[in-house]
Amino acid sequence: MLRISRLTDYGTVVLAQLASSGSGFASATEVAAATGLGLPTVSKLLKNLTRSGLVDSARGSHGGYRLSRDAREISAAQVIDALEGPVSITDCSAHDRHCDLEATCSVGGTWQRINLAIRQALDEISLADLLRTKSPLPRFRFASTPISIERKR
Amino acid sequence: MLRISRLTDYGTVVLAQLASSGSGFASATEVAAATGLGLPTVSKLLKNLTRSGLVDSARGSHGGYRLSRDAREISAAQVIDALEGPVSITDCSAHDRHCDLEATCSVGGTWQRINLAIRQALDEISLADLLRTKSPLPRFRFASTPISIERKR
DNA sequence: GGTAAATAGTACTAAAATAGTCCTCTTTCA
DNA sequence: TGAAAGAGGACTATTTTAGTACTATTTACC
Repeated sequence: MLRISRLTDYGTVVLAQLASSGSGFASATEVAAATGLGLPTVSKLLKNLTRSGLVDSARGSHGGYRLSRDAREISAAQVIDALEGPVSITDCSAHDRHCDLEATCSVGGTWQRINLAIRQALDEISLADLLRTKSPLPRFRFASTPISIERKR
Repeated sequence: MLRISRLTDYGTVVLAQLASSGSGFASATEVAAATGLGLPTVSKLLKNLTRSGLVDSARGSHGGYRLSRDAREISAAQVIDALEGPVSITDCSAHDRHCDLEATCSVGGTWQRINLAIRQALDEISLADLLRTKSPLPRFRFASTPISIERKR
């Protein structure tokens, strides 16, 4: 549940690779080799990320891709938005869609708020954070209970 | 992205209905009528919820379903777990599964931590909270912002 | 004891989302 | 002008999700 798609996950791997490969342009082929992902997949991801503005591209023989801004300026939420479209935890909270149950539905509003909260939390996590497995992450907090993201390993 | 399935969403609607219909048993037919959902769907949901222990059932001619415990004791995370299985935001963080990229993957650990944090946050939200659409809800806030919980009803 | 009203369990089908691949076009550099 | 690279789109297979149907079992009540 509450899963991001595999492609989005791969997307973060690709972005992480770009982040760690300096400020020059890296070709899709290079990124694929470095990450172990298939070239067609990497290529597709980079195209989408470019279109979303997270990545800059250069065509031509020495072209390639690089982050459009510092890794600290790219949030997890932005990555997800770029690769999966706008966030919404339930179907009926997406777009302006009205569901048939609106009149009797007692829980929709709350899901929307939960959604917003998760989204905001993901906005606080940068690509740089995703890379730093060891450093402390921002904490989520619900109600009065602080929730810390536990270190693993 | 980060979506719960429509059935899970419906599941909360069904549970909310049970919560608001007192302590007696309500039949699937009654719940379907009250929520506007289809009977086969409601029936399937209630069966799953019973199997997961969130709902108690009674067979026979005056049978039906009711919450197995107070609505405040049922969390959103439990509902999601019951209807969609264990939470994991990425594929590779599910079960003990090892993905091919493990060696080169730089972001997996962090996703797992994010996942855990979201899960814990959802654990703090009760079915009773889901129902309180109009009154101020516990706010899902981030980091340092103060929180107010207002209970109504 | 029979009958009606319920749930339990399982299996199946249809539809939708996802993943992955391939092909052709355009741009740029040497 | 040729090679290397991205851009864009189309297509297919797979998997997940949703919804439905059918049969068996249990219980209350007459």
